[in-house]
Amino acid sequence: MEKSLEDVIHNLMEEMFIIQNKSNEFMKILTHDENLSENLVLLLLRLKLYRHMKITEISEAFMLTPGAATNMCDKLEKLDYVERIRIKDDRRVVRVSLTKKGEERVEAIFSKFSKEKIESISSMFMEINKLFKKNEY
Amino acid sequence: MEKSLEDVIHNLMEEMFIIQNKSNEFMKILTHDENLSENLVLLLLRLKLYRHMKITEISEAFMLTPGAATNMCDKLEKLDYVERIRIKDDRRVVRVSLTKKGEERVEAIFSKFSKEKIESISSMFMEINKLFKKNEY
DNA sequence: GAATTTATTTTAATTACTAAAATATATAAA
DNA sequence: TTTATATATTTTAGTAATTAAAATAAATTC
Repeated sequence: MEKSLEDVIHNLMEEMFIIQNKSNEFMKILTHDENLSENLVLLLLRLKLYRHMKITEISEAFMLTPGAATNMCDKLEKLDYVERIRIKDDRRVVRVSLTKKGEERVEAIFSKFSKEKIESISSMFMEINKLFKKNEY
Repeated sequence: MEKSLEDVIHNLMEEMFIIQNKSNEFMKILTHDENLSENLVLLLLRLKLYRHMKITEISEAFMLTPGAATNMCDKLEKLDYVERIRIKDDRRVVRVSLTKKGEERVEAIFSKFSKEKIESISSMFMEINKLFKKNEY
């Protein structure tokens, strides 16, 4: 039986909002008790993962203007969680990376999960990404 | 071979950010060319799906204070996309719902996707939610 | 070496958000 | 009933996040 356009849109939204709720729930656990905004926590994690990022990369990852990215880094720099290094090959570029204190903060953020929990969430995310790869919008 | 805690955290973040990127990409397509913030678009869609929402429900869905939810509704009301109705059983509660113009706007938002595209994205989202159900954080 | 491009920062203004007080209705207890 | 307490939303005033555009500075091109 053929579904109407109305129905398929309805289905899409239904599934989309379940995902949004689940995603909010996860972010709430991850950033819970952290006195940092969600984006600042995510920036710390990205810096942990990628080792260093340019301001433009940060602004793209968070869909913000470079000015806003500079501002986020200022805040984390004030807390001594990140440092800026002008790269010698091209001194226009800043390389933002975690300090020792920043690394420790990232560890603390994940300490609310057991290793087993992290592994199971991680493999679920992997499955999700397999689906993304198969389906491209 | 046993993976270190460092490694499993690394894996989790890696997969998490791919999901975040994909999600950003989708939201960009969805809200592209719309002169409304991402959250205002998502609120229109939620109202389309649920028919009506209370202010407290909106604030929970978007993880905002009730004051912020009131403000979002004010903006959409000014555009004549939503209306507020005090429910008669309990006049403290407002029921926010789409106007005819709001319904049309939601249709317009989805007109950037073909029916087939919507169906395929929808079934991918369904698969993702099956994974969520199996895995609970 | 002058003009153009690229990367980041700064500035000023706007927008989004929060916390807390105010308003209004509902419920419960005396 | 009155009074107190609880619930739902709105208002207010202040703060935080964000943008657009100008400023700075280094790199590239012509």
